[in-house]
Amino acid sequence: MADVAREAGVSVATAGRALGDYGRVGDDLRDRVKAAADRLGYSPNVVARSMRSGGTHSIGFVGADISNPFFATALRGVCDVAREHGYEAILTNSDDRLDVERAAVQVLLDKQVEGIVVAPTSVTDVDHLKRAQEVGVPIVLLDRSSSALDADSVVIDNEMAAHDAVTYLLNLGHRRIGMLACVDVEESPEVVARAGTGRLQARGAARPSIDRIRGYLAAMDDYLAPSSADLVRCTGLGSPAQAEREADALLALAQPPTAVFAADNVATQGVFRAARRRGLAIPGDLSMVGFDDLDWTTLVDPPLTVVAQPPLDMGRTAAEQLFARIKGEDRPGERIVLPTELIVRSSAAGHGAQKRSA
Amino acid sequence: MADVAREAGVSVATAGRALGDYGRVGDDLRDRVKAAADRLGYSPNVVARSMRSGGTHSIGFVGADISNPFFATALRGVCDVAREHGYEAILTNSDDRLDVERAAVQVLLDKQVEGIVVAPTSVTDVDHLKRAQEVGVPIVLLDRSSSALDADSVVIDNEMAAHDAVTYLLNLGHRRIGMLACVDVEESPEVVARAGTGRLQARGAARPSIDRIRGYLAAMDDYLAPSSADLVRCTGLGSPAQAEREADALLALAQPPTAVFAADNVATQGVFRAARRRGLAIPGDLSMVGFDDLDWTTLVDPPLTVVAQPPLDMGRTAAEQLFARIKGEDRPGERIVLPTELIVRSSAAGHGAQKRSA
DNA sequence: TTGTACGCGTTATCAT
DNA sequence: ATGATAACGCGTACAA
Repeated sequence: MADVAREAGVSVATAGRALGDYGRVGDDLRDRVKAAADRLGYSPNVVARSMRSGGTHSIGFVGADISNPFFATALRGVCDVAREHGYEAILTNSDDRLDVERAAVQVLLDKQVEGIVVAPTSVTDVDHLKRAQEVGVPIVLLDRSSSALDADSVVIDNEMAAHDAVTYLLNLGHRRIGMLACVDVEESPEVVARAGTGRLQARGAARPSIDRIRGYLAAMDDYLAPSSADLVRCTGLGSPAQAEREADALLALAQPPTAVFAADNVATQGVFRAARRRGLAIPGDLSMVGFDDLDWTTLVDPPLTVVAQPPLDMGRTAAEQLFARIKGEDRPGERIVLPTELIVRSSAAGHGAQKRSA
Repeated sequence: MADVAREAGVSVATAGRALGDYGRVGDDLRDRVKAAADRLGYSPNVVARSMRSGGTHSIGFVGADISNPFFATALRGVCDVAREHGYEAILTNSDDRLDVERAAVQVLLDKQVEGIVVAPTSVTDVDHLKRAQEVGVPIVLLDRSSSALDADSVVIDNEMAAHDAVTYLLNLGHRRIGMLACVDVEESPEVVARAGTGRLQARGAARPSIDRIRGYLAAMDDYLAPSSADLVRCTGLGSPAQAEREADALLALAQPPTAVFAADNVATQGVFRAARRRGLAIPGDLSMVGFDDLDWTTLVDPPLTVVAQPPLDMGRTAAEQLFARIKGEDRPGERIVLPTELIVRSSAAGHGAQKRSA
């Protein structure tokens, strides 16, 4: 850069201003400097610039697993928005493990990212995220929101989405409806009877899967459909094989469900596979509603009725919120709820003749 | 850091040595410094360190589209290996556009990544990659290799994979076999008759799709099966709808193929959809072999016979090669070809009674 | 082994 | 509007 200044016959300060687009520079000199820079094939040292100015033009993304289509698509949205702002994204996988997430956030802070989009493992244990905010790095939560953290979050209404899906099955006449969800093995939710009413409730830290269970239970209650803890099963994350086993156990019940709500895309796969292996016709022998509008749900026979969420938009929106903060906007954390849609296809059919409650 | 030094009662140099694990420091002092750092909640400024040492502990990844399962999975492998080495990955999408890729590489260089894994758009136009090498940033090619660039590459044997798949169909008795591939619209390959022999050949820059077409043509030649340009169709990248239309056109031929080889995962989807929409039973009316062992290929009816490539391993291997270079290993570029596997399931059946050539 | 002092390439501050 | 110079936070000769 000193070379450029010399070549252009100006001071390094002026050269810096001309190339960095800051301060005031005369138009004639600016051109001369830029020409000199071109001639010398000079490009600025971004690291030095970052050190001096504090801005790295990088943001962080931390998700459970990029190879999961939900995260992959959300990340795409984040990257697109980042690029529009002249930023790049640094990627980290947490595998849904809190310690890994903590370390990842620390690394991102060390690299001085200007903001982080995170799909948090825990919604209660958020000290590491708070620390980030304290050092001036804004956080946007994706897929989950936390009352323990004053940050923007971009989510769907999990409870309502599940409620709608299950209500759809109830309206079809189903009363014995199962549910399968994938959750962190460490903190599998309990489904227990509430004292007094005897109605079921789900206990556990707020997470999409828990909220979806709540939506399921609420819908069942609405219709006075008898539910039992047997009917809602959970399985570990990211293990399709285990999901299939758990789905199979559900279908093997003495009184098997006539319909199942699968609360995420791997559960959906598990239920579909288990039904097929048991020779159960869908929707003849078993109705089902799945989660996530992935390509394959319309490739199989029958095409699946699913709850669709908008992962690309969720990623984009999260990034947009983040950049608003990065640009200095300061307001209380906002919870942005993006719409879901129940896409009715052919995997659920009517059951019985308007069968009434128990 | 000056604070830490003061707190520990040592010089900044000693504090730096103790925290940075370089130089010689007395064990007692080292502990005292680390304690002081902990007490003050000090963490080193990575940016300043990068500026001084030149190492950013970052690598770049550039792929066409992260939301594509192939890239998403490969990226996962890259990230895993990177973390094992204490590095993070900066992500960029090229959308298979050369100009975007060029800009992305430039940004990565500006950010001083220590290496780049790239699934290049073009295999001939590689000046930007060469420039990276010249400034000391090693490049590893993923999914494609280039004779114009002396770099490691991690690929599969596209020609052989296609050859095997098509041979499998030929052995089943098929002779009229179609092929569908997704390629960059800008440089769609030509399938033309070679002067003299009249046999078909594919013309165009080396890319996986072209090599797969070559494999297809070679296999057809082996069996003296009559091929024609009509039978091999190409469609734009990343457009499932267009892939389906093109597949439909293939099946609508006056003399339709009895079997189709789909050369990538979106083509596979296209062929499957087109067959279903035309009411063609698989494999009864149409046999097919697809590409990429995605979950859904075993969810559909019938489960699909496919050519499987190992995207996770490809990503891991690419990153490992990259780190070997980063650590200083210097040798000519190596072309690593990972094995593919023809996974036989139920989408292809025998045709005719050992029907002979034309 | 420990301390001093300089340099990395910018941007920010101040004076002109 | 331009120029001289300090400062960012760390690594590393060199001296002690």
